[in-house]
Amino acid sequence: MAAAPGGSAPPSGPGPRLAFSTADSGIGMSGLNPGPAVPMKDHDAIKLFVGQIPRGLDEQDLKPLFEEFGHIYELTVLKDRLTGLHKGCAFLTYCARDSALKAQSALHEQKTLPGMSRPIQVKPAASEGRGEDRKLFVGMLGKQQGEEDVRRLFQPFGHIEECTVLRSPDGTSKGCAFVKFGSQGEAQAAIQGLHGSRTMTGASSSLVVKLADTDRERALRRMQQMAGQLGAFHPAPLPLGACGAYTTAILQHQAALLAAAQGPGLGQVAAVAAQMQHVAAFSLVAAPLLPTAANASPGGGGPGALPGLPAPMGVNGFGSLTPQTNGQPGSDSIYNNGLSPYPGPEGCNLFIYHLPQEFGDAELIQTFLPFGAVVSAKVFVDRATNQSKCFGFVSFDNPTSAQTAIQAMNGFQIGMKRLKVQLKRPKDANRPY
DNA sequence: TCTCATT
Repeated sequence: MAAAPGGSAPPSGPGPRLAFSTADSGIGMSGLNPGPAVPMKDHDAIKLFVGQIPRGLDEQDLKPLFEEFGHIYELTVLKDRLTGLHKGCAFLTYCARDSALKAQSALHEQKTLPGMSRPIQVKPAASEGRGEDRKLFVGMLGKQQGEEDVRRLFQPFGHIEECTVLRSPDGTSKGCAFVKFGSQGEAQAAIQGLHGSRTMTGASSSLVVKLADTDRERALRRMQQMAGQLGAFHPAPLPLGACGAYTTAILQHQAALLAAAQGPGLGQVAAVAAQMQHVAAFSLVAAPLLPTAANASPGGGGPGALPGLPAPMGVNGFGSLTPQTNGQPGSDSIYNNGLSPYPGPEGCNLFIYHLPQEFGDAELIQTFLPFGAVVSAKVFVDRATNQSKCFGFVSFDNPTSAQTAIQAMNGFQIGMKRLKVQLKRPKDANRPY
């Protein structure tokens, strides 16, 4: 750790920072009223990601645990957009940066919340400055090697921030691990030094050391798995297309019932269903439960809403969820979702046919986001009825993403239908057939 | 042989 040569000033933070700037706030500045009604956070505060939270715990339950380290500016449990289901993780911002650091070192991997099989995760959120280029995937480990063995192996290459051996629920190693270094250089050095360098006892081939998948790659892989599994299965018995908005729960329930009733052959479906939260898309929203535009009462909270459940969010096309476009004189025949209505460059635009009836812009975006930057997504809607025409388009900012999306999603089976995903033809393309 | 989730 050399002192910075050349005597250059620090790039930011010129000297000690004043705790407050009351410049033009109009708030009393005499210090007589030190307890602000609205909590303020330091400008260098860190947003933390908190993982391995029991699904039963909400913000109020979690607050005491975290308050121990400082004043909380914001704490949000992540919930599924469509179903409102607890995702088992949260974002946490303290007013002070220091509190976040303290919480991280005191809690991260240090304790396990009730009912969880793995320790709590407390670390800067992905949005706080990336760093996936420092994380390595290590394959072809021996089954008997634990975290300590892996650490010993990688220690010579730098500071190890995280080291996790992947295990089955029963605790046996899956023969692979993640190792996160303090810097990209260290990670690269470890790849150079270790990949293929030896064969661990009990492994079938030489050690694998490479950069771990990015989140995007992971999402893509899952999507492909899902497509493959759903495509291979003909779900005649599933009343797809006629269930409720609370997809995940319902789908899981049905899949579980089916699996139980019909034996192990359908077990996969349950696994697939369990992964479908982020593609809630295929959300099989209940036609009968949703009002048609004609009889919807705007602002009424949704006549079709299920009693006792929160109103579904992001379900578009019906009821009051896209009120600003419903029947507005100026509205187009497609939803105004804030994205550019104009297609991207040639080769970047996809047409998607055979969408579920209740599938809207939001679901479309969500479904195709894993393949790249979506610059535009529209479901076409019948002006008169406000009903989806069951086709739409998605535009990416580059042709590769578009091709990837076609590969992964064309033929994706939903209910009795399969999605048709193809490049938008330059002209003459608006015909479903 | 890619966790476990990232508004």
